[in-house]
Amino acid sequence: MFSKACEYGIKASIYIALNSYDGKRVSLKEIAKEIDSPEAFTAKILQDLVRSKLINSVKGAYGGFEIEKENISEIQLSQIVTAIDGDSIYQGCGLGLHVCDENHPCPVHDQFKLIRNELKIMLENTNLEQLALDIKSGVSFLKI
Amino acid sequence: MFSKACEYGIKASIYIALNSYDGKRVSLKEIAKEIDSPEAFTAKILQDLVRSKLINSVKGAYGGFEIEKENISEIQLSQIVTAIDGDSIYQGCGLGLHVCDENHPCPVHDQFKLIRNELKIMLENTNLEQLALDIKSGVSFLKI
DNA sequence: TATAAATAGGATAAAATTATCCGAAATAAA
DNA sequence: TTTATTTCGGATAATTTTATCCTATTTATA
Repeated sequence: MFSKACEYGIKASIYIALNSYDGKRVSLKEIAKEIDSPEAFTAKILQDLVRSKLINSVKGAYGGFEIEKENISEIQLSQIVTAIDGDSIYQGCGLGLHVCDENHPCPVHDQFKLIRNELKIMLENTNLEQLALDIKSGVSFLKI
Repeated sequence: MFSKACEYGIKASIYIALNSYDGKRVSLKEIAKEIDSPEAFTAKILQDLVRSKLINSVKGAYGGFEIEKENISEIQLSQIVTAIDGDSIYQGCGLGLHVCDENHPCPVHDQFKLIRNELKIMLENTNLEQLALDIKSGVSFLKI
């Protein structure tokens, strides 16, 4: 459903959020280890998230990544996905037609619209706080 | 959402179904033209569908692809997708965890399960006949 | 039987995605 | 001020997906 880049981006964001609650800044190295992702590739993705201002980075010794506490509950999955994969998940025809709308729909237009909309609602209504709290309480996991 | 291969496969199947109703066998060349897909790549995908016995092929002059009329309403989108992309759409963790189940869920496990299930139901309840009839009546389109 | 038209399938190429490497820049602390 | 640490960013490599090419095989028809 999502690209690898997006999977890593979501997991990294959750891990950063989790630590930001404790005022802890985390390094790329630690993130990659904890979410079991390739370090250099994860760095690229984190750069995207920084550029989109979803997370903050601090260079130099004792630097790393963090998210302002008050923002954690405001960051939706949709924002992370869009920052990394763009809005290809939302828009675009399910069968790849250049034009696909109500006036000129592809054969699965209506069916896809429903699913897409569900996905959109889900991504727009799931925030980092919810996900981080489940990790903290041991209800869900970031690796294996 | 789907791979290009899958998009071409679905559109090709619809076009073949459409013609099979009229007892017309269609060639790869014609299919690729009508669904606006690369010919050689489409050939590979049709081979998959033939191997999965979803469509029939006839070699030689006046050969081509066809679907037995009585099967058209029995072929679900899910079968086409599975034949081409495998069941990666259904199974597998949304965040790429190796293990992701009720006992060891990823952070978005519950949210994804819902969407996945909707998608599954949609694919299992949409058959080629429905899609072909909409093309025939001019309600939906296979290209542009 | 010869020919032309098709699919089948192996080999290869192009493009996109995923992943790695390395030097530059920034920064905290010794 | 020097050093160690860390992100940034450009270049490159590996892998996967998408796409093409070419030959073999099959088959209807002249």
